[in-house]
Amino acid sequence: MSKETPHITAAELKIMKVVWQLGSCTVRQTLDALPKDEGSLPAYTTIMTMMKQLAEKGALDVDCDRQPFVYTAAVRRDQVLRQRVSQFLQTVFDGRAEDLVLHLVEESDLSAADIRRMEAKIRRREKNK
Amino acid sequence: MSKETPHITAAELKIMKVVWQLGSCTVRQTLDALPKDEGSLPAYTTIMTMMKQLAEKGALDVDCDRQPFVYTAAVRRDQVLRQRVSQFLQTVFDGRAEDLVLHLVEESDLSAADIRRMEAKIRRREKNK
DNA sequence: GTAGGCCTACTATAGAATTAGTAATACTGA
DNA sequence: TCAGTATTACTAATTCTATAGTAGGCCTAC
Repeated sequence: MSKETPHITAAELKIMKVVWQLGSCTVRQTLDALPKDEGSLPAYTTIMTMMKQLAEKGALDVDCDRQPFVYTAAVRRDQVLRQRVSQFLQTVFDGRAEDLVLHLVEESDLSAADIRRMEAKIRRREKNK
Repeated sequence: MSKETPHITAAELKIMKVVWQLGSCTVRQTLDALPKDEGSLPAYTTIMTMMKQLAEKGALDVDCDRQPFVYTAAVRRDQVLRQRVSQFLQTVFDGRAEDLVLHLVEESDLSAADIRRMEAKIRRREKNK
């Protein structure tokens, strides 16, 4: 029975990204490392609340013996990404990954050259198997 | 000044999909056409509320002269998809479409063959330009 | 040892999203 | 015309999300 990946919201994901990057960190460190787009950063207590919630739902581990508390990721990055991608794929493209990629190409998020480059990368990886 | 695509939530998107597919429809028709995953369908009045909200925010047009009201899409499918994809891309992959595709391949949502097939499709399309 | 500052726990709030009940109205068939 | 059904408008409850204030504890520098 594999443990379920808890549901991570968009705001929570921002925090998880920092934790994954830093390995382990305090609330203060997380706040400092948070990318400040549009200038507006959340308050210290906001981050704290969210990190506590993430810990409650099992996405973060907390070491309460240290002061201040030290948080580490309890779920792997690729697991969370997979969950979010597959959910998105389901709601928007009815699960068809090809449709998503075609959309990316059509909307010029990806060029034909990008695709070619990726294909090469994949072939290389398969060879190494 | 192009009109902004209104923000469409996940539940609303399910409805929009039906409307795009049927072209124009009543609440009853929408409910009937809604895919019933996990057996639980929302109530008639729930659909009605959401379609009214979609009309209010400009995603649907309503013909109130007919009884029952007939709804048609007021925003294009690809516009809405683009908005949702780009938002998703931003929050999960920091806007990097390549990372998303690589993820899809790594998680076996896409095979190398899929990529090749897509590349061919793109090349064909480019030739037709 | 105490004043100031950092940190945590607890609590609150505002807004969005989802769902649906109820009352009133319109339509249809007998 | 009248009963029954379908539809709409209005309203509401609930849950989730995001944000943050406040009180109190503990450490540190003087």
